Amino acid sequence: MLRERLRAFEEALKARGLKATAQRDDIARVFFAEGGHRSVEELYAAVKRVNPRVGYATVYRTLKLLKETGLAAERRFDDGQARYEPSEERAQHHDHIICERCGKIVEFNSEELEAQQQRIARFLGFVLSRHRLELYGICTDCREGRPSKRGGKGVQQVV
Amino acid sequence: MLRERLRAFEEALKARGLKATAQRDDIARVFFAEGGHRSVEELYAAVKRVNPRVGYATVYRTLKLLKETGLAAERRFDDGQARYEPSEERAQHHDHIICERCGKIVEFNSEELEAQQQRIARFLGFVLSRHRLELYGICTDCREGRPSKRGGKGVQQVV
DNA sequence: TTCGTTAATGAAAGTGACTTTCATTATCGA
DNA sequence: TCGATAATGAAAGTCACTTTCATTAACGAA
Repeated sequence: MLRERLRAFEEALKARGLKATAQRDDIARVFFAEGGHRSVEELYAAVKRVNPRVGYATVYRTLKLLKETGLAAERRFDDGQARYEPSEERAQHHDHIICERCGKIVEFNSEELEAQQQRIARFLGFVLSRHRLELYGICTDCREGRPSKRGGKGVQQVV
Repeated sequence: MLRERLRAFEEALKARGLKATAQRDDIARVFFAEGGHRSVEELYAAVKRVNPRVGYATVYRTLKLLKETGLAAERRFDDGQARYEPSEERAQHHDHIICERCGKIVEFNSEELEAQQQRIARFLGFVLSRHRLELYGICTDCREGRPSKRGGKGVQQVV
């Protein structure tokens, strides 16, 4: 899985006439291994632990590359910094609900919601190309004073 | 209307022990008169035309104040700068659809969509406090090569 | 293998959108 | 009219990136 993704990245680089470097490999490896919705800062720190010689700008540049090759999806929630998550070719589109207390991020997908958005856009004369939907609230764990584990359960399918 | 809003602002200031100043009045006046979804840059330019002595920081500070007193709503679309729109006490909640070509912003509200989001949040164990929804696409005018007027038709009620 | 061309890297400087600092000015209740 | 306190403008500071530039590394050709 990880190996497969790293190969996809290398191929994408070759296809663009770019070079495979140790830094790019280290960064991509960490990025795919970490998963989740990581900020550049978090990824930079994680990469440093593997290879302390990697520069800050290179992490930014590589993430941009991963995004352009479709291997990473960039998200911008309300905390003012970009977050990245690994995305596969035929990964399922999804939106996010975020706990305002503990920061937990849950992914969900709703066909119903998507259809509704399409209807609205059409009604207003738009051809929809993309959307951004984020729900903010408080999760059960926080409401009940439980220590909440940072979820990684994948995309929740909802009605 | 405008007069009424300016009074509301002055009262909000007084209630917080803040002072009424010419700058705040000028900025609020321009803000309410302009309407729409204006960036700070745009508002700053418009204020300058009325009163060239008003500083940049004061526009930011006053907008923040207007936001805190509930008289302005802050929006952050994908262009990386905050935009503000006047909001009344019992103004209708709404979302936005934005043309990626001409930048036109149309406001809409869908009970159905709101209800659906509530259902999803509840299903995932969240108590919803707010959401952010932006649809991006191309408007009819742009698709047909027509010069598109920057809409200001208010909130479109949709299913 | 060795070159040589061209891309990649790290450190540091630069950006853009704000936000804060600070010396000066204005407000407003007594 | 005062005086305490808040507000202002200019400029410096922040934060999250992005770009520059001198140096280093990759890789296709010889």
